[in-house]
Amino acid sequence: MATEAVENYLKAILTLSQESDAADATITRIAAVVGVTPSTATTMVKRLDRAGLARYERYGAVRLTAKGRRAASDVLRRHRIVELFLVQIVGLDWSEVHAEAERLEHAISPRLLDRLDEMLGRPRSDPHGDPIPDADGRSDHARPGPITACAPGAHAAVARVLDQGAEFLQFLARAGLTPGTRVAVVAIDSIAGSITLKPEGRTALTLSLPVAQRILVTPAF
Amino acid sequence: MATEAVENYLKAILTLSQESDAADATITRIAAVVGVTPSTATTMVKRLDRAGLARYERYGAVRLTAKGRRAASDVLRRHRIVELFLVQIVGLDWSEVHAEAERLEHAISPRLLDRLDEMLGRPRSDPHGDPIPDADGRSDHARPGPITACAPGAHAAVARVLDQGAEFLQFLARAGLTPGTRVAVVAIDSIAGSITLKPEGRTALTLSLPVAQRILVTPAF
DNA sequence: TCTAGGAGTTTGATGAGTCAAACATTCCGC
DNA sequence: GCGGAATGTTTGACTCATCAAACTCCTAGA
Ligand SMILES: [Mn+2]
Ligand SMILES: [Mn+2]
Ligand SMILES: [Mn+2]
Ligand SMILES: [Mn+2]
Repeated sequence: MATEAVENYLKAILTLSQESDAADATITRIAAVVGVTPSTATTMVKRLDRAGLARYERYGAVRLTAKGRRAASDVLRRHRIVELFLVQIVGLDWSEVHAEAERLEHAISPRLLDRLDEMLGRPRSDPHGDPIPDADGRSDHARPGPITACAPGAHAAVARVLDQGAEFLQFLARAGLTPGTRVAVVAIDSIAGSITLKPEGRTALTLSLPVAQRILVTPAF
Repeated sequence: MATEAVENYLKAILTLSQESDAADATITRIAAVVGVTPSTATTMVKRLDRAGLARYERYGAVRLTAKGRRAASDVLRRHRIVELFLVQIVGLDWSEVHAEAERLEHAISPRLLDRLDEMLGRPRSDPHGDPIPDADGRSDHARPGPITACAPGAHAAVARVLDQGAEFLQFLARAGLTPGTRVAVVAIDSIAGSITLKPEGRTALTLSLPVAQRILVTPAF
């Protein structure tokens, strides 16, 4: 089994390379996600290479091997199932489960994971709308787009939120912008850099475009 | 926060010194419980001393300080609440939760722990009958005794099982010897070194005395 | 094309955690 | 009370994970 640190790096590399839009998994970015200095990340990435989990060449982007991708996928699966379990069964708030899952993801056995998965009815996404890779490491490919790409007047359903920050999540919940909610795009003001949204059954609110970009939606009718 | 290793040592020292009957927490015993060599345990116990968590003198028994006892108590509380949660809510078998809790006990936040404790109704003992220290670190003092100390013909209730081994626990469950069950002591043969028990509603069975000693009971009527 | 500053690397250090092997002490059984 | 077995300690070595500081490389803009 990989150490806790190795699992965290793998997860960081996977999310950087496949979740962020075309952003390479560079040393500095990996370091930022994991929360270490770039020199530390360089050292660790070399270890991942030696272990056959990643490919690394000096000054180049880091890529996972099939083995590394598989291992990273497993960590992501554990993380997200744990998050959903904590919200659904234990009753924690969606703003606090990320930090909790960050540690628990390393301590869950396959047996326990499967039990949680079963209790939750084999879910496909976590409380933030992040897709849960299946037990074979395959992940959903349907990618929702940022609400800022919607035309004014359009309706959409919140699919996913790309920011795990507790305050942001609490703000969204108060505004009614949680995954599954229908929302109308009232107006987009590119000069002011703002977007006005009206979640179904709630009062309208205005967000800055960079912030709103972290809210992904699927078109609705 | 203490590291995972430190927490494991603290827990080992606490259980050795207060759970086992008058058995000192010696280096070799600590090493055996934690699963390391005695030389490693020596090194670590010195660190615990430096950190103010234990008192250590060469060739002497290791004792926890108040601070160390408190920290160890917290680990034990987490361990046992997690075990009960896994049996009661998640539905795992009492023979598999110990290994699981051994890792999870280091990854549970105070917030999550309290939530689990609340879901379980503030329990006082875990699936094996081990007492759960309260949030202030205090632990039950009522100590049940080994069933081997009962007089032949006596009735008792299983209170606690001192062996976390999966096979032993599965055996006990099949025999009907789980905490809370009433059991009659049919006979004790000190020559053969065996004891015959009849759990309520089950068929009688014979155990060796050393094995039976790990089953603690409270007298019943 | 040159170059400044950002990105990445190397080096040297540290602490945690571990082991094996050699050594020291303690404690029992005779 | 002695000597060997059990127990505990020290030493030297190793991996993992991390940082700061000094260095190197790369590239985008002047
Ligand atoms: Mn993590
Ligand atoms: Mn999530
Ligand atoms: Mn543990
Ligand atoms: Mn237990």
